[in-house]
Amino acid sequence: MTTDTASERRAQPQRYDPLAIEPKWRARWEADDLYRTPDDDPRPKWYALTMLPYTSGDLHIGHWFAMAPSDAAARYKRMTGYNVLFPMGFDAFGLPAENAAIKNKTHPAEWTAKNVEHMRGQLKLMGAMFDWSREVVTADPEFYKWTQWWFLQLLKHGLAYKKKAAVWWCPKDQTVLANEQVVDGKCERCETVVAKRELEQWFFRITNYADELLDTSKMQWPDQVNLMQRNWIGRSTGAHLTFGLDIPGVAEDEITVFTTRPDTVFGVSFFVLAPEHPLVAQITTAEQREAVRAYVDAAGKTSEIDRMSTEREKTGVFTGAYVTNKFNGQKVQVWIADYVLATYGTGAVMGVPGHDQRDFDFAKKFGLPIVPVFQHPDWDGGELTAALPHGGVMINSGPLDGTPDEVAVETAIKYAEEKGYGKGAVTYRLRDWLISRQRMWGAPIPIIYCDDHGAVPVPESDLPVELPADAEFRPTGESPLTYHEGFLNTKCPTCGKPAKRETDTLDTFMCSSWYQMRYIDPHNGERPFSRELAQKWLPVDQYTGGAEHAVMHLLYTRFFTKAARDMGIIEYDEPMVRLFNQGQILGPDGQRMSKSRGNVVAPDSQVERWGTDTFRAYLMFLGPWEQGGPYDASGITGIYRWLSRAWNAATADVPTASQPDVPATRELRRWTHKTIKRVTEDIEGFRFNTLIAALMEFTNELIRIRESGATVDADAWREAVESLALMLAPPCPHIAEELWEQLGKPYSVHTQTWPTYSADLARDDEVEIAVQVNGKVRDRLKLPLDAPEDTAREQGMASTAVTQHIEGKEVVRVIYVPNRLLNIIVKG
RNA sequence: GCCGAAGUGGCGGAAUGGCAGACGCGACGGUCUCAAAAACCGUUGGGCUUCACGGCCCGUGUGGGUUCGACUCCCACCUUCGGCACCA
Repeated sequence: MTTDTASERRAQPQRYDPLAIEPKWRARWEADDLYRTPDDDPRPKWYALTMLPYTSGDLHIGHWFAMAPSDAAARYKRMTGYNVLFPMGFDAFGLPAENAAIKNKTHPAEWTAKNVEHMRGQLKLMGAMFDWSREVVTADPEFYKWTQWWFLQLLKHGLAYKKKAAVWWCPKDQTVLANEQVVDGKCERCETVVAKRELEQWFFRITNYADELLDTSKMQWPDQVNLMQRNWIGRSTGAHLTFGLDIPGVAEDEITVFTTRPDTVFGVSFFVLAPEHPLVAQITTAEQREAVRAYVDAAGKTSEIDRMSTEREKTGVFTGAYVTNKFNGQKVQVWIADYVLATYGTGAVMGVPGHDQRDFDFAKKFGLPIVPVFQHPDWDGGELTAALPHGGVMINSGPLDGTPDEVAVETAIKYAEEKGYGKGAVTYRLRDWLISRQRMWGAPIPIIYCDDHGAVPVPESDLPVELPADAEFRPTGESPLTYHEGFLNTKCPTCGKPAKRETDTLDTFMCSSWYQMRYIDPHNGERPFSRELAQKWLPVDQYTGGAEHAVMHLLYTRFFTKAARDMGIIEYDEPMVRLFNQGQILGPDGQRMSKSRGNVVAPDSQVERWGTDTFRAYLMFLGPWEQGGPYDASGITGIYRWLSRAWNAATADVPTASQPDVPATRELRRWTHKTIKRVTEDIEGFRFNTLIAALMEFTNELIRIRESGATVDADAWREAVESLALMLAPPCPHIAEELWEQLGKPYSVHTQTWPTYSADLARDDEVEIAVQVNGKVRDRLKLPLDAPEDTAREQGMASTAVTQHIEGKEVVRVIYVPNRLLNIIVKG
């Protein structure tokens, strides 16, 4: 834009020219620091947050889809009297940076920094009210120093521990693979068949908080997210029961199972261990050793998703060993089968084919006995074709025979406890959070291994443990930290003797579990954030982001918050009070946008062609925000036309008079107030699509009034166009600012107060109702608002269109819904 | 497979127990133009019927149910999307 063309435009009748006005206002806002959020503002605070983008390299349409409506909502809050914090940053650690490093022979830091630079520029095109002075980059040592600090706090408070856990291992590349790097059971790089391998890894005790995480009463989140988290946590009540083991040379004399059906224990006809169960190797007999080993190997190559499938035919191998069911003294065979997971319960199940479908399928396949232990009312005593559901009374259960289903579980637990065979227990599907990653591009776990002192935490004063700048990536994907001598070798903080650093890094979900806290005090060098600022800003009032994060990220950040509260770092219970999950935007072909599919629509190209405001509004207009869907650029012209019309309506001269047309003025006021009402309610409810539609209708009405030639009251017209500019401010910040200026109002539209409506002015005087006969619309009536039933009935019955259908028939009932319809029910 | 969500004109969608299709795209017809584009105006769910005004029937993934009335509530099913713990 040059000043020449700008002044020419000014002199001529002005057309909507977004490419001229948008950069102008963005530069002005930045120069004025319009979006700097002060910490000492007396207005009530509002912390609005949208999930930070991963530094993939290019800002995606999906980012705009997530952030532009979020920005509109934040702007609206600001206009309703809040001091709004709306920060932005970058999630910068992760696997793609390492892949790029291997491919381009660069350091991931270089790739990441370049992407941050580029994406920040792209984000600025959005014209959002981000306070850039608070930007955080999670791969920056200034930030990850504190991610490491969090690890140390959790360790100090007994919430971090080490244990063995399985990872995908590529035997050729000698490296750990992520789930997504395993394609059809093979390494994506070299196509070698991969298998699980056990490594010592760090965990956080999220299961300590399982019950509290089930409590969603202190937040207002969508039901489906709460439900998904509830199912993910998967609290099951039942019992731990012990089975006797008597095998020469094996130290253990029992194995414990978890079961939700201790009442079926007399129906146990076999016993199954997960192939990974630690006792498998010890109890297997010599004859079965080869078969068991082969099965364990095969199970190590199968993904958990496949193993959990109830459709897959059951497989398993007899170990040759037996356990004793203490309840009836019976000895049953011990099998291993991959439908039993080592990560759930105790990794062992009692096989009750009469009452569990998976056990039933297993017993059928391997010819194991099926003994029902409930006389279910629907069961005739014949051979079963499926496991029996709950119901009936206990049979074949010795001392417990005759116990009804309703009290069977508690009775069985009581009996087990009395006899010392087991006790009531609760188990969760949720597992402790594995945070070790055998990767370079993450925050190093601040631990030093000393021969004398074991795993010693790095002293807080030595943080950050920085990643080496000269890391060299091998094409295998092996972490360079494992062979970087300078990084590896250090001294034990306790004794000063030579020691080795932990080479694993922290899961990137750790960064995103606390980043919202860092925004409130991003430059603090002493602490992750100050207590005073935490008091002022936290928790987040409104969080928005993709539904794909409904469980993991959102559960992890809730855990962090609760742990931080218990460690005395913060004083609230939930990280985000309100949550809204927007849907995912897809390519025009309905597939996920990706370079390999060639269906990527770049937001920059849309902005260059139509301007930021048009693109923002189009994304909002596409449909319900929570749904997402394919992006089809062809409809965007409609938004551009609308903004042009809005521009024309707001800038045009309209016939006004001191003796205005009263009905036309009334109509204009009604439209203005009705629209404010609709738009206010829509933005409060994140219904951006209908918000835009309401503004379109309002714009069309303004143009209709102008072209009708009616002379309207000058104040009413001014109120209408000023309201239009104010309501455009959240979705379309640039055109709103320009129109506001052209209307002669003081800078800036974004610091104005949101318009309010009068319910009286918004109300319709007259409504049209449907008149139905037996539910079919036969006529329509114009009635005064809230007309009494008598009026409606009288006029409805008088209509010839109606009498045609009720003539000669008996009116049995009349239903009147004021302002909606009159339904006449006739018979005969 | 399990958990969560969604299916409405040619397309995106609106209406969450009360007139299905708001708003927009596209298409068709028109105005302007030498022409085209842009802009503007009109029509636009399907079928039958009427010279016309109009009228009638069908229609919200499929099948059943509740109700005076169902896109909306209930049951079963189908399809698509998100998540399933090392992609972020």
